[in-house]
Amino acid sequence: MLSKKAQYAFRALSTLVRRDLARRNEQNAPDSSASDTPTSISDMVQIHPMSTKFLETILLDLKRGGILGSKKGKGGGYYLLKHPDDTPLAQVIRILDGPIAPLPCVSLHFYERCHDCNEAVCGLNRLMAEVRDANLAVLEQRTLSDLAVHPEGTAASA
Amino acid sequence: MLSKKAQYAFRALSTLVRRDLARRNEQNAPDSSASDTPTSISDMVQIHPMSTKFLETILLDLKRGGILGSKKGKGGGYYLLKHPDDTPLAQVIRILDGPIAPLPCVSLHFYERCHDCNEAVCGLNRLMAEVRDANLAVLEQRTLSDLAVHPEGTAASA
DNA sequence: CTTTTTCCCATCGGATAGGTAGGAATTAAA
DNA sequence: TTTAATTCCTACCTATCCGATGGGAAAAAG
Repeated sequence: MLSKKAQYAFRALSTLVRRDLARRNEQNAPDSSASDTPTSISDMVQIHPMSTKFLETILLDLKRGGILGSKKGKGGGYYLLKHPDDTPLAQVIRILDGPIAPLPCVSLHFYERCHDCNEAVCGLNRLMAEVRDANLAVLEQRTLSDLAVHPEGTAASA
Repeated sequence: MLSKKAQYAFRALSTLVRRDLARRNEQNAPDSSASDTPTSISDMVQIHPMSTKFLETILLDLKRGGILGSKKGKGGGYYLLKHPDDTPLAQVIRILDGPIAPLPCVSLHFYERCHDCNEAVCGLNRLMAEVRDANLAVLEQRTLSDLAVHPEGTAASA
């Protein structure tokens, strides 16, 4: 199960993504690198109500994780560092919740040796690696852009 | 990540499965319903070293969950209630760790309404349902039998 | 009636999750 | 140059859960 941190992160990110895509659309600059108009925490909280202080720690994590940039002072806030298409959901989850794999010994980014079993012969290992791959097939493919897609009118309609 | 409980459960179950399949083989009764020769906790702990007391609680969970039967007293122990092919890994995980879905609002067996979002329009919902399905594609398909398969000599060789 | 087992209940220490408090540093604008 | 708005940093707090243990009661076999 995703932690509250990860859930709140996705909510806040969805706001940033919507604004980012809208701005790119207005400016006819679909491929520019980073948004230059940051969104403040208080703005995000108004759109998706949650604890301001808690969201603060989450956004800092996302910044340290290389997903967001920030600008201090009046008019400051957070912005996406890359095009929403280029940040897979897996990256967000790893930053806030750690490993995606069901066992440390099959984790790609948080591998830890399994001293209780012989990994080459361990049946559980093999099966959990399958589960990991099934997860990653979705989470590395789907990106922040997919967060903002509305179910009706599937593709770019306007 | 799987809890220790679930990990230990799979270890203990792998012992039961191996014995169960061997017995079925010996007796030429591949389809009989339940094993009648129980395996005691102390036996299991000798094969896969772990805390006896802790394993006790795990096996009780598996019993209450409908996977194991038990026999008290001298010569007693635990045994599989069904053919190993007929218990998917998902069932074991649900008993010990609860939901498989990444969010309560997309869980099949532990559904809880999501009061912070409109489920019909929530982008995260849709994506996490995809993740859930990817998981279940493995975990409902793979069964206890797969725990006992050795990597070399893939199929029934003897 | 003794031994071996499952079964049940209570507890416990440490870690983690979720959230809060207070203030320093930075920036824009009045 | 002051003020207001913001990120940033450190520390803390509380409740819950995880992993594990202890002490027996109940059943079954010999």
